[in-house]
Amino acid sequence: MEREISQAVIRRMPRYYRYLGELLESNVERISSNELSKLMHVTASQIRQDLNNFGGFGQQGYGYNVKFLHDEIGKILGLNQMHNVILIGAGNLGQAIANYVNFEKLSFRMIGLFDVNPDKIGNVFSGAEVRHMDELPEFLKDHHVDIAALTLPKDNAEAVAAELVNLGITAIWNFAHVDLEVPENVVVQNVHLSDSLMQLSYNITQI
Amino acid sequence: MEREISQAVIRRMPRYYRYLGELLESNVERISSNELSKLMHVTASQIRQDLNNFGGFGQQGYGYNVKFLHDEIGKILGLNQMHNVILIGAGNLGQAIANYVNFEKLSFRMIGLFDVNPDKIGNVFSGAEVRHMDELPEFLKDHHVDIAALTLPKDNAEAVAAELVNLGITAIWNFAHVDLEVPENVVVQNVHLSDSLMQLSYNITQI
DNA sequence: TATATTATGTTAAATGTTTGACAAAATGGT
DNA sequence: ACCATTTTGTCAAACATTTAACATAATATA
Repeated sequence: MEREISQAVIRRMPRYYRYLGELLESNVERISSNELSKLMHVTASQIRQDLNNFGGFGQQGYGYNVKFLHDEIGKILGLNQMHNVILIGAGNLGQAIANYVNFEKLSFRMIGLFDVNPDKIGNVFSGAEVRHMDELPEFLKDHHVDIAALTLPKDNAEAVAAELVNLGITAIWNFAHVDLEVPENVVVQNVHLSDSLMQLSYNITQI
Repeated sequence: MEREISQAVIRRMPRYYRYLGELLESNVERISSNELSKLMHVTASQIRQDLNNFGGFGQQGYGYNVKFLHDEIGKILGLNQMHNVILIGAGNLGQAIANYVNFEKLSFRMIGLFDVNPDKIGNVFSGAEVRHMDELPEFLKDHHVDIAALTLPKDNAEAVAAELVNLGITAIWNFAHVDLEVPENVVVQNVHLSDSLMQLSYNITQI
């Protein structure tokens, strides 16, 4: 019986991955949950509990091998394979995200940018030419796309998402300020910047 | 004795605010927790529980008045007052966020953009001229700043954050891919895009 | 005006998450 | 080779969050 791992745990994995990456760059060979806990300001117990969801990566009396653990978490997060990303919406945010995705070394690659605004079509950002949305079906015949990032105004987001799903896209990185209604085989990861800003605003007033 | 409200609740408030805003625009006058729960795909119990953290906004047999509740949540989130925002880092992402902040109607206003890159200084984005970081102390004498957004590479983020804190900034919206170490009177809200993308990547592999 | 219905606020139960404790295993020093 | 130390993996307790249940109060209907 497969036990599903909670999103609370998953949310923490990228952070472990980041710290381990930094340790790796500093040529640290091994680390104990206790040392790591001090570095990350979390409890050692949580680290061990989290990692154990995926199996025993450490060794008693030794701790964790940094490179090994880094690799394993990378695999867990699917970073051992390339993800082709397209972007819908070539505005300010789209350009920034295009840049960002390509900059992230290794496992994500921006391979296409789409928009409906004639002024944008043909421009080149981060090495990709902006194409018209109408070209998307044809594009998808020739290219395997793992993730579509939605960086467009919220008014069009729901319709575009529906279209993407129709065309077989199963993972959406959503920057539009709406909650997309998609079939359950489609994964949506929201980045709601307003929500984040409002949470900050709330916390300001609490000090 | 003030009971602190959990961040789990706070994270949901902006979403309520958004849905209520949409209802308001659709001229819906009242709504029950049950109707709202269907709209938002959460339990009615959670909605009532969440709202009750801040006081009784509804009425038995009637439900909640949309406009009133929207306003109250706005106040809770601090949206009834203007927040002046500056941005550190006028790259791609900085420009996008500058645009974004100004676009958010009402309570946030981008009043200054800073960078160290000579090529960027003097450019105008979203109505604000990019100034050199050296001008920041002087700028802060003349302007009240509520929030500093960090849209710069991670290597400089920690140092810049320290400088901001020194200059009296107490709220940071952090887009850099590091965890900032700040005094406890300073609020940091992280937007770690890589983490979000990795979480998506994980969830893709789980389907 | 009386009664059935609706729907909140709140209590308690159920569920989920985090932390503490410790046996067992490996390491490292002598 | 032995023993003290380190440190994991895991169990159980503590804590937090979510959901269900329901008494109470207001509304709506007849």
